[in-house]
Amino acid sequence: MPLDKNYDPHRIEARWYPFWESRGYFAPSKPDAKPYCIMIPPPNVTGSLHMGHAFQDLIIDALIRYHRMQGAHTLWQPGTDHAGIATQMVVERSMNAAGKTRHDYGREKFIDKVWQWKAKFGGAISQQLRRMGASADWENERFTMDEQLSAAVNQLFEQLYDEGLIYRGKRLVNWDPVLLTAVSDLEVVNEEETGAMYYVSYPFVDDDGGAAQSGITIGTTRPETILVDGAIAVHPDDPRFQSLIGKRVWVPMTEPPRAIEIIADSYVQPEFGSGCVKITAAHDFNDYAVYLRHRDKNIPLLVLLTPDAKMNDNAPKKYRGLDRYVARRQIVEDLRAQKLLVKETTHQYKLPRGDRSGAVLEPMLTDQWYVDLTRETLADGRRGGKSKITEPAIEAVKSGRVQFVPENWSKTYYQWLDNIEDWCISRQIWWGHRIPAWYDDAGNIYVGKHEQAVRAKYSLSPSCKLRQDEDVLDTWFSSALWPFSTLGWPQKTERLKTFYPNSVLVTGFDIIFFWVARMIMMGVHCLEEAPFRQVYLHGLVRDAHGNKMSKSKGNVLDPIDLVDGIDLESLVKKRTSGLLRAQDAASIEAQTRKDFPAGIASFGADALRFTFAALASTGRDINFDLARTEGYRNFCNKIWNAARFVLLNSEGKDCGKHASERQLSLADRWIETTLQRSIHAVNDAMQKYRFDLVAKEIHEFIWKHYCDWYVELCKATFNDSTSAGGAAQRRGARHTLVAVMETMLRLAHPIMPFITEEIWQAVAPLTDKRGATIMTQAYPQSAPEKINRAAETEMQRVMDIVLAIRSLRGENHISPATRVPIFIAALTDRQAASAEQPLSEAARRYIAALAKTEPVQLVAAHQTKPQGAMAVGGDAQIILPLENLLDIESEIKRANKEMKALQNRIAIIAEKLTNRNFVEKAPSAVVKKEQAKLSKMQLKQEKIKQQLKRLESN
RNA sequence: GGGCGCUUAGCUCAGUUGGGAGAGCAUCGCCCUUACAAGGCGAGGGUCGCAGGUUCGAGCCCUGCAGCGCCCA
Repeated sequence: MPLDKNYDPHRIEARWYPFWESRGYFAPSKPDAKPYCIMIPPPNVTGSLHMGHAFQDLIIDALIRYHRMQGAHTLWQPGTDHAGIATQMVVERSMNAAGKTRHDYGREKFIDKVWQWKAKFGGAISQQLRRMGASADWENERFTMDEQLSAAVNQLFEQLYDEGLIYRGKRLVNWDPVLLTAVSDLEVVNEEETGAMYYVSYPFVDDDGGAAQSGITIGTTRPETILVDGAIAVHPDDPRFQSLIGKRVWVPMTEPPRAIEIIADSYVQPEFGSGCVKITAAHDFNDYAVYLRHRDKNIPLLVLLTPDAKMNDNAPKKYRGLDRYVARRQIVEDLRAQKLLVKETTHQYKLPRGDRSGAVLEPMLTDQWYVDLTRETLADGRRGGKSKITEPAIEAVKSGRVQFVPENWSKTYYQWLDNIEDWCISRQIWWGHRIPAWYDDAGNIYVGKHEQAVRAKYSLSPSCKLRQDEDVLDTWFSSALWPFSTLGWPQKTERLKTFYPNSVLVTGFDIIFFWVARMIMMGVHCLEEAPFRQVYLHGLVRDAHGNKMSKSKGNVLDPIDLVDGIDLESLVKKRTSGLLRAQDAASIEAQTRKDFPAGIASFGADALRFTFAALASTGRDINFDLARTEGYRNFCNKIWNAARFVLLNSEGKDCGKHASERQLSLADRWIETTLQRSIHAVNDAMQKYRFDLVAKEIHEFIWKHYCDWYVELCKATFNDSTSAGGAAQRRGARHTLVAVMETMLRLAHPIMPFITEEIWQAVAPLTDKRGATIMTQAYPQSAPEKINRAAETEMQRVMDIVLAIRSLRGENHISPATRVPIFIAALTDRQAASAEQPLSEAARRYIAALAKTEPVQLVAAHQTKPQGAMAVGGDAQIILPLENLLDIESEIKRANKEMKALQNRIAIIAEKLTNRNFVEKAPSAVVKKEQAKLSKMQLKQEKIKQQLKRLESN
């Protein structure tokens, strides 16, 4: 089957993906072999594929394909996450467009709508993953809200509750006043913003209980919260305020006036602001901690805000009902009027915003459900979450049962777990796993898998009225079960037995805390074994200059656009539509037109995948440069054309079926050796998750060794009609050409599945390989016995000489079309005089072909050489006779330059070798190497010196 | 404040137990040589952030400093 003249990734991709999928190649298929399993980090069901997904899933797919080819029973478990808040928002937004809100539908109907939405649009990301070549087990795709996975969530909730490890409590949470729910720390973005620092004076309570003239000045960025201040804090060691500790001050604006105490707490930074801070325990995490540390002081814990961040009844009448920012302006004015505002400065500070709503979050005191992660023992004497969940999770990594790659990330993991707080798992939204807890009229809590089960479990009378908790669980709660809920847990399924623990988790370092740690906690707790053996943590994809890709920056790339290409107008439209701030559109458009004047070319999935692999080094930022994708698209084209060459020269021709029919040349032995070294390097890098090195090795082998050298050498063999045994050699060359091509396709397949399949289908029939697909062929393993050092050495000489001749040609501006005569001499008389030919017949043939010369003429070292340009390559002196063509002046210049460089290096080595310390202390092998180098360079220097003399005498 | 990381060619990055500084892209020159111009051949380009130290020898190990970045508080 001949290949098309042109490499067209789309045709190839469209052909092979359905072929693989329809034949079921993605499902685990070797039940007797060692299992290998990776869970996809489930993307949001609402989402579409972004660069981060594409990068991550390329790595997973490469690992999966690699292990599948190695014969493992391989499962890539795909699926999606219900993404509570995100999904609810998306669906609600579409309702808003029709002038409705979710409240117009009510909870039940709204949830129906979400399911409808999911059925319609939820598969997008899975389809996009297919475009990238993901070989996931789609037959068993899972969704966190599936019945079985939901049952797993309820099971775990009940189990933890019964163990006393889940409790309900009133504590501070990050509250989103727009979405009206608690949000996870993960969903908080702290961004530096410019605001104001207000310095406010609080008058002392004088001896009569009135307000003194003097006061204490505090700094605050949220003056409206003054109204519910509970204390003023200073640093216990701050000399300025020693005498004030324990005194009382009046809180401005309060009605009726309230006085609070000045307390000492080392949390206060003396040099920050005025050195005095107000403590508003119900609205600030630090302040809340101060409150807890000073329980004996009875600091008031007053709530100021309604859930939507308006002033509540704890505020004086005039402020009630005002939005927090309206109230802030009002209060600042009132303070100024009362001369209590000492000063106002601009101030840079970090504001916590909800990543979904963009709203400034408020720490809010609310009732929530928590997983206990901090108690050694519970009140009733049972073991608490610290000893039952947190510590075992730490131990799983400390003991090495879970290994982080790169290892350094374990520090981040420990650091977080060492300072962990209880996990708030309730959310005040509708879409998600509703908390399986019921209340009776007296407020008693009953937890079970469903109402029926609860009644039975607690022996409740049928007349007892129960209402279920309104909240749903944090999406991460169900995600924490992903490594086993997808396999059927809590049922003891065959799949669970086979694939738990998973082999490796591939994810970004940014969710070590939120996901990795929680999976380990829950896995260790529920199954008494960590959910995976290794965690490979990759960097985050950024733009070419290290900036985070974001819609508002307008630097987002869509992986599908890189695969398919996109014209400029569509790209501009895509980048400027749906912006949070419409005013960004103009600059984004300008930048886009500048960066992509012709839009984005279509590069194909293989080129994109190869780019990601090449970028996957150990760093934490992956700067995605489109120029590299273009380069790797060219690489695909190179492979394509090399395959065409191979087929052109072997299809329908005698490739020497039996070893006896073929004669392997120097080139054949050399490329086979080089291939072995590359196979070894690739396997090694794969084991270490160094996909950049995998890519580099494959790139170098195919382009440099195979295409630039070996294919060219084969041409010499094919074109040579003179040498003895030519037919057998041609059979040997065809055989090797095909065999090496077939092997390198398998080698590259995990990274570039499409092009390797397409070519393999054409090439494999020329070998003894049989099979329907490259996907299930054995991955190349290095065979050290195939390494031929003699061939390596000899080819190295050939290549050195060829390079030297080409360099001479280039510098003397000799047309590539001209065949030049060439003289080669051994560097030393001893070499020349030895029985061994300085260059074998094959070597000379290769040189002549690759350097485009006339037949190589060997000269003894002592013989007079013809006038011409001279170079030293490898261990040979090369003369290119140019006669009247020789530009003597520039040749002298060049020789002098080389002479100088040589002298410098000789000086360095000579100094080393005269250094007694070096000779005595360095390993003898190193010393010998240096000596050899020196003598070689001296020889070279000698030859150049002679050349210079000749040139100058002309 | 605590922790982690980065600084190597114009750009983006490799550099594996310390032993003559590399790749891709970009730049310059020559070439449409029947696999490939999405190509071939050749060339130029770096005091490896700075300062010390260890060592016969440091891009690599140690200390300090500077700049940048991330996480936690």
